[in-house]
Amino acid sequence: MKTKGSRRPTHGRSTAQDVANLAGVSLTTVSRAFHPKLSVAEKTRKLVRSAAAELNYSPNLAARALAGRRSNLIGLLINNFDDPEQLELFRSVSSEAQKRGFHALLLNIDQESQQVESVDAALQYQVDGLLVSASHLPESLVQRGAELDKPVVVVGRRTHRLEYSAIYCDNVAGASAVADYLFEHGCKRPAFIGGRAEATIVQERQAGFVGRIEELYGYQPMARIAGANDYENGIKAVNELLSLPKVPDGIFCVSDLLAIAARDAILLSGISEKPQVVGFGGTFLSKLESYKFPTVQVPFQKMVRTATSHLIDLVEGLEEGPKEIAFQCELVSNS
Amino acid sequence: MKTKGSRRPTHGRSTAQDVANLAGVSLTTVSRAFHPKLSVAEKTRKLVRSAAAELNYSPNLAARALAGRRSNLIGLLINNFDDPEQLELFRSVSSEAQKRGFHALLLNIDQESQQVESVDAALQYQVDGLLVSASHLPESLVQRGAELDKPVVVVGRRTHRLEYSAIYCDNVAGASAVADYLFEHGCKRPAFIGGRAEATIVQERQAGFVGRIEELYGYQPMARIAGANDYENGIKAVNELLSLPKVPDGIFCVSDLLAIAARDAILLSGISEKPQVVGFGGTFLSKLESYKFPTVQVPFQKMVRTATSHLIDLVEGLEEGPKEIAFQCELVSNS
DNA sequence: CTGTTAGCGCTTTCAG
DNA sequence: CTGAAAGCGCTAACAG
Repeated sequence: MKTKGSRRPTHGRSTAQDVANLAGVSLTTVSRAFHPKLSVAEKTRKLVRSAAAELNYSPNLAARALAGRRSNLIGLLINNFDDPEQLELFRSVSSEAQKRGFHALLLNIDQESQQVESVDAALQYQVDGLLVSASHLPESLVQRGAELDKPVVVVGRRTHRLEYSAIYCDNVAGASAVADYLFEHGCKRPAFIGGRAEATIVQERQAGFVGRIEELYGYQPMARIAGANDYENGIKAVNELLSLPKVPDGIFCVSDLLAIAARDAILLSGISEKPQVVGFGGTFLSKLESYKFPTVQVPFQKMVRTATSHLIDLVEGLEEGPKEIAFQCELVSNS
Repeated sequence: MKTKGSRRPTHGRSTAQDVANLAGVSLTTVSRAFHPKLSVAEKTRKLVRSAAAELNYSPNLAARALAGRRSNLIGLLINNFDDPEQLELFRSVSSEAQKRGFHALLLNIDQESQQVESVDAALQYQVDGLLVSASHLPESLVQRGAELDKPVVVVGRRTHRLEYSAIYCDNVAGASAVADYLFEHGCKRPAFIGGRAEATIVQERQAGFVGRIEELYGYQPMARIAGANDYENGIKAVNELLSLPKVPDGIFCVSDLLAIAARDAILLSGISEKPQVVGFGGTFLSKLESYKFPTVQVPFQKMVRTATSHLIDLVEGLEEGPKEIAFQCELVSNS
């Protein structure tokens, strides 16, 4: 039995060649033994596996990515680090991916300037696909999109790029249900609060709400864009609303976080007839005893897991083209 | 001028060799032109850069990781996806890393079973270092620790492993300040609520609080461990506290999230003399108008950025051994 | 400052 | 079912 290349491993880690030598098989066989799908005699596989265990061997994924055509890496493009619901995304993406032998590369595209760089980095790391959770699809991504033959899945909202899959919840229907709710609960002067104007989610929820309000009331609701989906900006936006000549008596907030802000702004204003507040998301914020407001429950975890899983299906060729999946979301009163 | 290896790129992406051919230089020179630290005539660099731009070339990081000894990847080991403050970690780690040309690989170690696998995966991907934000250091990591010659930085709490760096805030001092605060504010029967017993953070904060309470009162405070750092468990734990024969009149909660839960449990109990509640973290939760409780402000972002930056320094050899940095945290009243 | 020559550790045809 | 050989795209000594 030839024992070629028995040089000591450079980095202290043992290589497939070492395993091959110990097991008395070829390098090729070792490689095969580590790929469940390739056919190797069960006996050989065990032999190799135990030799590998003995040497404490584990494959070098950089080498695999270089030689093969897969890295088992997905790029996770994120630009919203303000909303607590995003935590669920990190948890679910990583857990779902790991379950299937993939790992997520965290790509922060908060700043406009990081966007191109981030997509580039992802590609340089040879990611197999991209999962996008960004309030609005960055131009840079769209441009690069064409060059990629890598699958792209957008989670949380629709996309107008046909090449991308989109997994989202029915924002329009959810928002429209809020209009009905307010109408039925005696609201006379409905209003809307959004976070960022560019965010597709905001646009969709606003459209759904405004559309239904018009049908029910015959006119458009007051509306305010906070500029960001955070507490401070929410307070400001609601204050503006409250200082209007006709103070609204029902406010639909595009997120639970803004709803919290709305409630606090109302509290602070000392206004006597407190407007109703409705949120969107169904996060723990909407369930806090001291707030407890109606909200549209989004099946966030299910959405994210589905998106991740779908992306991996695409990568593995288990599924074909891009795809759209819309989840239902329903209004819960939390009372 | 020789034009070797002018085969068309396999994956549609152009390679350094293509760039070399177009620029009329050697492959090595291209490689150099892409490493700021290596010396190349400025003129040559420009030449190469423009050839690269023309071919839309960008380096294959898998190949670089294989050939060189660096991947510019750091493994981010996380097991706490419940506390909103973790969002800041994701934002800061990714942003700080990207600023320095690194990227984070997201490793979920929520489940005991994922821990070994995650550390392995990180090593397989040839990460240059590990950033750990886990409430308690997993056994599996500790075991693997020895095999790594990779730097490990633990963020948020101390570690007893001398090989690891630790960047944290002074939990003991912070918690001790809470004891003083309660004492000075007329609290007669102090109590403590923790999340998970295994969490080092909980242990440190409990120790700091209990120690100082003993000094001030001559006895230990009541204490309850919720089992998890979340709202539901917090409510339960506080309910237990409230049903004790001697109802506490001051509760120190190990996190802002638990403090919120405490406040709501108190509200729900309808108890007349509401105990004071103090949190820890200084997150937006402690600043909400409807809650607004005193808390220990942790410089979370600074901590995380420092940790990331320090890890990269270690990787790049800009700094030497492991290191400990403790940040001060101070009690803020939020009133 | 730049080119030549060897690989890094793995996957992959293609034979056997 | 298994082995031999040829790279994947890049970096790293070593010369020149």
